[in-house]
Amino acid sequence: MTEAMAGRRDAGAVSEFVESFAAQLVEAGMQRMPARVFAALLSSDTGALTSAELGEQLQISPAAVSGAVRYLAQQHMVSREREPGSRRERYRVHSDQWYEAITNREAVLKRWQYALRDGVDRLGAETPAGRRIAETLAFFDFIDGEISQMMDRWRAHREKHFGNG
Amino acid sequence: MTEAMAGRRDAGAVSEFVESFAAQLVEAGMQRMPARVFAALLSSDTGALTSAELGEQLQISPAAVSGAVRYLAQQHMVSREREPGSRRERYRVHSDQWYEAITNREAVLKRWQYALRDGVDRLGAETPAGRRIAETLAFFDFIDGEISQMMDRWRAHREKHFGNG
DNA sequence: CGCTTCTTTCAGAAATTTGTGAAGTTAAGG
DNA sequence: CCTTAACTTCACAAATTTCTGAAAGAAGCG
Repeated sequence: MTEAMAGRRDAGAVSEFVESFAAQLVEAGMQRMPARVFAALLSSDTGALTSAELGEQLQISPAAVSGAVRYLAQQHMVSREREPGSRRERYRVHSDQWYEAITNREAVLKRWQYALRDGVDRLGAETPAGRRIAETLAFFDFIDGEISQMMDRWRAHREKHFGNG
Repeated sequence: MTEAMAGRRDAGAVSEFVESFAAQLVEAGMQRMPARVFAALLSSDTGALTSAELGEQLQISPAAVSGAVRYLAQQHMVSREREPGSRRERYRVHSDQWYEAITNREAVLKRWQYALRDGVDRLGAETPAGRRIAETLAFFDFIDGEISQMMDRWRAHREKHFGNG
């Protein structure tokens, strides 16, 4: 690392990572702006950026930042901070908060389970279709329990390897 | 259950389940037509329908069926069958095949891991951002291993409760 | 209270996605 | 081979989504 680079960040390298990781998130179904904003926060030095910084770095309007951040906050993937006595907001990824959120398909899972249970009732538990749907439901019930155990194991694993970082 | 209903399926009840479950899949990011086709197959008596039957039941064009089925086959959520000596194709959900597919975010996971690894390299493993991204990567590496173990447990659980159905 | 700074909301232009009809392709069966 | 039944591809119209500039809304600070 040259002296000129020390303590400095290569804006080009950051941007390339931001765009390529965001592209993967988009491919997996996330909207474009939330994906870019999230990737930008993830690759920021402090893990937190202001609206203006995000707009500048990603070349998007304040409106776009606002929409993206609202979405991410709803999904519990970032949190909003406000330095006391300032109008300026800061958006932050907590190292641990966001992958809790990613496995927190809980809301999705719950709705699927509800819809499937309803299907079993409608079609009749003793019909072929009813049985097929009941098995699908059993799968999601199973998954539901497993995921929370998995996250417990991850927390232990993480603490061991990364400390309470 | 009245005599008239015995052995018969209430088309209205089926349709209501199809549309409501499909809506949940759409909300979770799946495209509309694949979601409807999939829900229709899931709630069919035999677990398999022809293109014409799907078009009729869902009121969609052959082109729409074709597109939806191509997508579902790529995702390994349905398989195509052809009765020998017929031009007519049949699309089937195998009870076990498709939830294997649903947890098979493997392709997605792999791409995320690749993008994150690249990010650590670009930003530097010893920078704050690099460390944050490395931890995220560690999470996905962990998840990757856990999911296959979870599916092993599911198969055991399933066999116990449903037999080899 | 009013000025200033930041964020949010909103209407609309632009881009993208979706589903169709119609033409094209494949393969069975005479 | 030719016909015909079935599936696929393609261009386009319609619907939806996305992002912006502009206006409106909040909140610190004098």
